[in-house]
Amino acid sequence: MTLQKNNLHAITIYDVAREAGVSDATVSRVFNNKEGVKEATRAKVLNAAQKLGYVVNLQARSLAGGKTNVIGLLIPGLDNGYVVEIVRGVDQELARVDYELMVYTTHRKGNDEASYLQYVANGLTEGILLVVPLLSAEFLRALDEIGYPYVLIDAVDDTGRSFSVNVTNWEGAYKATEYLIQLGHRRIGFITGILELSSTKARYDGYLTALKDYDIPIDQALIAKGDFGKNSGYLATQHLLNLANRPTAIFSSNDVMALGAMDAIREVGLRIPEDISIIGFDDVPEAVSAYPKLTTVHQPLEEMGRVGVKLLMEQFENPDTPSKHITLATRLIIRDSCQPLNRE
Amino acid sequence: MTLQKNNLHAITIYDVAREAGVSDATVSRVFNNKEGVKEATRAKVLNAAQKLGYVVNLQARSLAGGKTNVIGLLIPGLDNGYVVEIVRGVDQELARVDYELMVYTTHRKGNDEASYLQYVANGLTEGILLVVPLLSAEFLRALDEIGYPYVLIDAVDDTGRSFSVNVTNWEGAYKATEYLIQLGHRRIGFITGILELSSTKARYDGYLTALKDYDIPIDQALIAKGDFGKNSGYLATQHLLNLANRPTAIFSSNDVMALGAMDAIREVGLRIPEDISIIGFDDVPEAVSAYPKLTTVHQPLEEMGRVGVKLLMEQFENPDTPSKHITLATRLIIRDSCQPLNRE
DNA sequence: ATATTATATGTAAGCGGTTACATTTTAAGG
DNA sequence: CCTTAAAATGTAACCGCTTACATATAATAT
Repeated sequence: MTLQKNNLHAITIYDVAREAGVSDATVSRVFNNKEGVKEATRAKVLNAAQKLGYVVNLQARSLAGGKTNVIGLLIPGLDNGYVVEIVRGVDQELARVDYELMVYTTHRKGNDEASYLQYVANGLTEGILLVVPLLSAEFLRALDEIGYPYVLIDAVDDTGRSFSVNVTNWEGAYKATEYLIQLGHRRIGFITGILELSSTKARYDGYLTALKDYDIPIDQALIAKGDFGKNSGYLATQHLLNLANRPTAIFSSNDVMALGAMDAIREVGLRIPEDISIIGFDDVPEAVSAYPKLTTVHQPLEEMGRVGVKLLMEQFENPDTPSKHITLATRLIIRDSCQPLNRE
Repeated sequence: MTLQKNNLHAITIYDVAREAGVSDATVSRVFNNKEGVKEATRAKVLNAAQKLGYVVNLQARSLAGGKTNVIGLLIPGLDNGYVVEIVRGVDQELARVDYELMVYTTHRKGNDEASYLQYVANGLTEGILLVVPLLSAEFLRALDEIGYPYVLIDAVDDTGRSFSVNVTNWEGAYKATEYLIQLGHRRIGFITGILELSSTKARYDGYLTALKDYDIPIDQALIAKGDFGKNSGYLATQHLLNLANRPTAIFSSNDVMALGAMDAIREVGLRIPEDISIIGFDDVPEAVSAYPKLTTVHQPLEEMGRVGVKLLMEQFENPDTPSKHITLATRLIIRDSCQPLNRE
């Protein structure tokens, strides 16, 4: 392992070219697996490169129009187990295709769309994965216009022109609610997520539909607003618990809020699931560390990440691929936080 | 928000220069805040750039020897709440100094050092944050040699030449053990981490010293091996629980294993903390979601990330800064998983 | 053996910046 | 008003690579 002192990238294709006794263009050809290079030459170059410890300079390659093997990932932040899971999947898949990852967090630059553009425009990344729930249509349109490859993860495009991955939110919520109903619950509290998000709406709708399907009247009092944050789950649950006729089960739009809910429940001396059942959505790692282990709707978060990368790669391979929308199935994971209603 | 169709970066400094009626060099000066540009000219350039929507091309800048405002972060993976916390801190600080983040996970390329070097050598990043516990001395030496800025986060350098951040592992472990002792426990089980790591050793040592200081004989049987993974905590605890004379308290070298331990404990029908107390190390977010909430030794993970970035920036500002080692304090966080020994 | 064609390699012009150095402009001094 | 130094701006080379085009070499046909 050697490098030139104080001169990081001393070995360039020129060095390799000299060492191998060929031109720089040939070296470039070899490293880009272009055809039309004699096998013997290729070997010579490879040897020389190996010997010198040559490593391609991505900047230069990128500038010159080559590919960088870097993709961007725009996320709100790492504050969220949810995002982390997706990133993990992205990383896994990236390892397979040998791409590097540039991470941009939106909370940094604020929500100024122009700054997103900067990411794109700076030319390093070949495409971008968007895990940002609320993305302006205008931004996407700009991306479309310039033909820049991107994939929406767990976010909808109204345009229908985008590549995207998401999950069966509606079905998941329906099943969760149904499960509770089948356990005998009829007063089922619901903690919403951020209502602007379509995934949130779908979950809400799934809940409502399940109730209707089972002829359970919808009680607006049982529906509390949340914002996906732990504290909002806590607060919403306090509210629900204070109801004259409090729910016997609560369906939280995500796990994090469910965790907050559990705190609130225990705080008033109620037991889970004996006194009140609770079910979440997402299946973040914390769901298992919680006690009792949280019953929840599993979102294949990692897989969403993996699929996102795959969709991006498809676009790289063939820029004309028609846009594609992939929906992954959610499934109910029964753990310990729900039990049949015990009617006294 | 506009971009040239199919031509991402159509606006270059040349465009701006033309628009502003100056030379490209002047535009460059303006964007690099170099002095010696008349205020009026600067304004003209800025205006033109604004109007055209100019965004600097990092590749080009990097190639030409300018700064990229990108730093690298080498981590084992995101599988670990621990790493995520650090990354969060990194991200926060990066937002302040307006740098971007390139994430490399080691599990991708395997542990081949040459490939790390590739990251470095590709010239994109100005420096690198290393959150990799086991890094070869040779790699660090190579970095030193070329004068490439780096910071070790939670990893020691034997050389003493590196910038690094870590925490008072020994003291934290000592305090945790002492706390248990003061609660009346004398049979305190210990689950080790990966013994090769110095932080692990320090924690182990802190545990042993505390026992000695309080004249508690060390019982090798109470010391179980772990690897920081949840399952190893589970297994180690099963082992501990099967002892003829089982411990009344367990100190786990990290929270994740403590979570596994809790599972094992509950599985045999024991209650926490009534029957057995458990204390962790790290204070990952899951520690609070656990039930009972896990008493643990807090590591200022986020701050480690922030400090790491700061140390890197110091090096950027002054390449001759002598290396600096920062140790952050751990502190005991008392929650609900420990209680005084009840002697029957 | 020579003309023709395919294959392999070299040459040179960028890509979009930065920066040393040259040149022009402006301000200060006599 | 002219000289001289300082400040502002321009010119051009270079960063390391890709690629279109030119050229040399090898292969095939005649």
